[in-house]
Amino acid sequence: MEQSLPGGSPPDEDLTARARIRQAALAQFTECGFEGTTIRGIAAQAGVSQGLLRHHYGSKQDLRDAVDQYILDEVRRISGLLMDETRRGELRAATVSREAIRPFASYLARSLAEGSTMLATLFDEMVSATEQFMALADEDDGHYVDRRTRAAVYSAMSLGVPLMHQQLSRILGVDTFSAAGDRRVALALLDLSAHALMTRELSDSARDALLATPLPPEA
Amino acid sequence: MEQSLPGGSPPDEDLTARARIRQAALAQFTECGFEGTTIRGIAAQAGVSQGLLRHHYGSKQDLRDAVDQYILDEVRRISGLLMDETRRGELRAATVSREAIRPFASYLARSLAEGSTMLATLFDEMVSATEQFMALADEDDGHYVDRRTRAAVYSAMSLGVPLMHQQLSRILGVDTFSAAGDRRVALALLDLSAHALMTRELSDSARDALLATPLPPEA
DNA sequence: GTCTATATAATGATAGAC
DNA sequence: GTCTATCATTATATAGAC
Repeated sequence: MEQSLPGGSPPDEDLTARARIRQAALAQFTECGFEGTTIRGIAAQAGVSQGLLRHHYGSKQDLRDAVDQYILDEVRRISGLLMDETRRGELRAATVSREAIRPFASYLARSLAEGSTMLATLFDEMVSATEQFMALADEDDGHYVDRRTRAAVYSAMSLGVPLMHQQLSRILGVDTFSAAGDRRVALALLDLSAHALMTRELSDSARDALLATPLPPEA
Repeated sequence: MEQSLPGGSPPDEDLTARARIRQAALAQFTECGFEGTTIRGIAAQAGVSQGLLRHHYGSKQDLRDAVDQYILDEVRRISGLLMDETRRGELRAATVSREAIRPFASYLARSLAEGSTMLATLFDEMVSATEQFMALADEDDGHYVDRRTRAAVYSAMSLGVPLMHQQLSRILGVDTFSAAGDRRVALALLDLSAHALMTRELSDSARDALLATPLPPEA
């Protein structure tokens, strides 16, 4: 059962240098962004020379692409499991898969925010999955926009959680990247999904006010 | 009534050089991030020399601080109006204020994501405002976490929308920073606020499954 | 206040030895 | 596969003239 879920990214020293470089790049890109990361820093964290980094991957951009590709494969594999499990109603297993995806969520979110075209397809899949999920419990009454729009906005919102990791951890008083912190966040997400934030009357009023206000001329 | 809401950031050429530099820095930091922005680029966009930039603001970091301070003042002022209006039930006016805050939302989100301590207080205020709002329609039944946690997570999620501007615009087929795109997003947010995403039965099951799964040992 | 020119440091990229 | 040494570029920061 625990076939191939790579717990936390193994900080093992018994990985190939190539893999260590990738891991280090993943960590640095996640923490500092692409521009903010130096290949010197990556090499240092991986414990290799810059020359070797150059040897295995080409340019800095090539390394970024390689990391993106790695994330693409991993996330697709794990989220595939997660969706299968959710579909079969195996909520327990879905929890495990969620844990497995945790180490990658932050990089994914940051890369998407930076406009990665390579991972853009993952966002599309997130939206489609959300859309399908919404279709289940959707009695289609009183919606203001189409389901796909709602799914896209909700997907974008979801990615705000890892991106605001620092602020969120400060407020909650617990590292939201830790197992315990992530679980608290997961409970909050579940909570927010099950409880409407406002009454239909209020939202209808707000929508009416919104639509009654003319669009400002574009700058 | 239109006292001091600075429509779109005026690209006017009749601003002082100091203000033009600040505007340019705001735009570049928003688009490329702090690390990805060069003072050369800022100076070019502002139409001044690097020397003048140095003269008015000190280092690149000092300039960032100045922009953060500007954003802090502006957002606080505008969101103050917005909250007053919302509290008084003037939903129409709140819509106008939302438009006014639009040019700053993206920088604010990005700066918070990058861990700005100067704007951290704005996140705190967002959380508190959300918390107060939640307290209104909260019958406190069946929540999984405390209200502040929910408010914090929801606030973080909200900031995901401007951060995912690119992906979201691609999916929706409209620039979410434009007046029309932003309105569509606003309607989606309103919609999501008024409709629960899942039934209480399902969320309860998921919560039970979550809590029944032991926390993995921390890496 | 505004500019040009220069100094200094850091970065990505490269070459070549082992 | 792995390293050291170096190049070329670019960035920030500075100095000083107008």
